[in-house]
Amino acid sequence: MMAEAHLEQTLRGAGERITPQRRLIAGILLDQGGHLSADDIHQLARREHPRLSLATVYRTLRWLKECGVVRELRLNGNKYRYEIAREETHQHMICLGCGKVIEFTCNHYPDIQQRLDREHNFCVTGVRVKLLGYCAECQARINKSTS
Amino acid sequence: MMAEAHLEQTLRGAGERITPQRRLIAGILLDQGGHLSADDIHQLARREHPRLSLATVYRTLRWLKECGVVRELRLNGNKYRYEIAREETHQHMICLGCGKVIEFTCNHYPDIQQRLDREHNFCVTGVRVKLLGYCAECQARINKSTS
DNA sequence: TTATATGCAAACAATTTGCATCCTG
DNA sequence: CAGGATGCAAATTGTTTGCATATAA
Repeated sequence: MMAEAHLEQTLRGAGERITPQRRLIAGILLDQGGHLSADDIHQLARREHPRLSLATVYRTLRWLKECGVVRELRLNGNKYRYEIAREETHQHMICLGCGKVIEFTCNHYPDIQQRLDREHNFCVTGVRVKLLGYCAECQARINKSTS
Repeated sequence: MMAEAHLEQTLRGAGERITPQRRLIAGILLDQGGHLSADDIHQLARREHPRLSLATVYRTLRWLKECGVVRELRLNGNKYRYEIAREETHQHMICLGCGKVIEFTCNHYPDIQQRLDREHNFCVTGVRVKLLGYCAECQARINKSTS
């Protein structure tokens, strides 16, 4: 849980420049939590800073990614989604019925990582697991409509 | 291992129409094996059928996907990649240095699937695991250049 | 003061669509 | 023959870039 002020400190310490736009975008990611698209962020940010451009949102997201603060994901559909980079242990399930994203944790990676290193000499730095399927509500809905 | 003729039979049996274009595209996926982009397929197919349009490639890929014959993946970069849908147990490692894709198998999914069903009532129908990291050659190259 | 970030508009890349024509079943 | 598939060009979508201006350090 990295607070807003703390994050700013860290970035500043690394010699990065802080602008109101950057602060705003990072703030949105920090308190909205997961899985926002660039456009979502743009909408939200405009409420506070109406002239903020989408280009700046993209540039800021790239910068945050390069600083290791956010992670860029493709969950479903065509667009990138962004989330604050916590540990690598949480992963995503995506409902094919309604698009809902549920997070879960996966503990098998130390094993797999070792095995891959041994077998292919591949050094794993990141893990992305995506499970596709149907959430409880969509299962119910589907069963109802086909019965 | 689904042979070309067998695949055609199956699709035909399901009431799908077979055209030379569809046959050609499916054939390319079957014998080239994994991870082609729409554009790759278009290039290859044009050798045999120069007037084939990219739009038809996309339409055919969508159709094959809906028939469950191909799987659409995002490995790295910006474009979809397509592969014949085999069992769900093989997954991808992607080298961040050179973009190489290595396949591996992952046996943990029955467990995880059960757990998710129990905990969230989520019914898993597909699994996508992507490991990011560095292959043996890239590790060597990086070590050399930074020493 | 100086390098860097921003806003705007235009450029790009990947994919999709409209429509007239062609072809499979 | 009729409905669905194709080719072509134009449209859309998501993201990036060039450039003049504004701003953080």
